[in-house]
Amino acid sequence: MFQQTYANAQGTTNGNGRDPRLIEGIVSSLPLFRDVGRSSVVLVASYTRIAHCRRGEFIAQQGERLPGVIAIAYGLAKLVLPRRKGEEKVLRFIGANESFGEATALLDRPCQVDVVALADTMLAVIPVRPLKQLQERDVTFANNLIATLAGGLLLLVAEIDASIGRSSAQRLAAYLESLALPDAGSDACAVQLPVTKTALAARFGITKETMSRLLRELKERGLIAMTGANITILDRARLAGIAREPAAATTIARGQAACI
Amino acid sequence: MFQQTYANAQGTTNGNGRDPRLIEGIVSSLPLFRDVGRSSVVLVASYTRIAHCRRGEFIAQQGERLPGVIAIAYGLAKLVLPRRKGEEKVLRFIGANESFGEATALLDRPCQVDVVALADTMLAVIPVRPLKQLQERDVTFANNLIATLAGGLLLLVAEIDASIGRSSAQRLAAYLESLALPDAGSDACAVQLPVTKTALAARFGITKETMSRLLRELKERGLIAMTGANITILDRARLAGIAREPAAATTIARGQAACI
DNA sequence: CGGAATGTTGATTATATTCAACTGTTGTGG
DNA sequence: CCACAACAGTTGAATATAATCAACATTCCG
Repeated sequence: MFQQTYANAQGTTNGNGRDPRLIEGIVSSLPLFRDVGRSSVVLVASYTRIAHCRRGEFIAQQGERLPGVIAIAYGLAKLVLPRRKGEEKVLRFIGANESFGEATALLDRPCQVDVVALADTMLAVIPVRPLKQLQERDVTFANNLIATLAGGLLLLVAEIDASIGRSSAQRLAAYLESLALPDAGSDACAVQLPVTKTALAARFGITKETMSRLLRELKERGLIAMTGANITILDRARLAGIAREPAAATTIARGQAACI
Repeated sequence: MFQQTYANAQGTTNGNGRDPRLIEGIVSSLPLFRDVGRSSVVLVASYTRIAHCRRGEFIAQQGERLPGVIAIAYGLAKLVLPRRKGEEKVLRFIGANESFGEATALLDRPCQVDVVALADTMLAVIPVRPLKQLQERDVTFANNLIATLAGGLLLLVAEIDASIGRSSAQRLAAYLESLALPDAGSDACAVQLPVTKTALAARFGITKETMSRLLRELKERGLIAMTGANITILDRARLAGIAREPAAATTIARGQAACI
């Protein structure tokens, strides 16, 4: 499955693809290992292997068993639910210092998603066995594991909420608005999409055609400017307005509610 | 939020709503406490309280903090994502010996869903504090907790997969077919819906009108018989066929692929 | 440069919602 | 026990949303 041989042929690691310090660095940077003692990290790292995938390659496929939790050292990948011919729904994008497969690997169940590299990517494959042992021996790690799983649950529920509770126009508006967050001003603000528009469309569960039309409409209404991949947010307030325009009814009636 | 005073007024429990043996029985029946030692159960039970909800009452509301994990001793409830005026998406139905709120309570985050009793229901409210302590002291419990969270993740991903990858007709067909499972025969088989058609519609993310039309079509095509709430599955094979009719394409085309 | 991937646009169609009216069922209080 | 209200379900017509099909433009790379 993974490019272990390919990894071994790389000049960036030593002869057998196992550079302990590199692997320990990758492992210890994961949220799962936050505040976990060095000895635990070293132990787990001693079992993990590095692999490389080039842009477009599959990191994992729906239906197969994962050998363990897979972490990304650098690069970018997408977790997708495949659909018919060319269609897909992106569940998550994951980048450096993120991991996937915790639930699947721990329960030893077939992987539910395809994982595809969107750029040249370096992976660390952390076998389940040492993770399960660590979970029983290291309270901090167990806490991290639980927090990761619980957080994932909340994210997925929010995902379902958004994908049925709001129109695609609303989801897109909310997303664009969130990209502008860094600078608090309500002035024009150039943002750049982290992935292609087609991939983003899949992220929102729509087609690239629909995405194109939605963006054009936002442009025509003066909320954004766009030339090619370059997007500028012109009216952040109105954009945020669209994001919750129709709906609100129950949310308002209920009091302050959350902010997602 | 919970009807503790109401619970205390019930004749079924003792004066202050705390019957230790009853509570221990409820707690120990939960998947979370499977194989957990009696002393742990007793400890946690000593912190938990019983509450009652009548049909239609809210057990929890979106946006509020849950006091802990909530378990159902008897009765039935639905976890719903509220939408505008009357609309809702049911995430799960939960019945006796099931619980909810693990992720929300452990992370101390606002509840994402409304929880509504569909029948008179008895609840056990298990505060977070003792659960967190137990998670650090009892490996079996920690394992159960992790398994519960991980399982919930997989279910939600499957849920998203179904709700975007298949049409509502497919989801309904798959559901009806699953109801017939008990007897393996392909003959006519009477099934009964566990909840109202309206509630089921919300479970599938469609309106009751659409549900009605879909069922009518299945009836007209001779796949089921239906008079009121009484449904009989007439052609299970064809029903299963509808459930996966269009799709499959990429799954086949994908063959071995992978990244080696 | 040339080809593949990405993005755009229009026309048409599928799917399910919304609105509205109406029927059947159930549970409750007079 | 019946009347009545509340809920559950059905049906049709009009509508909204986004997918699909098809053609073309643009950008990115090797």
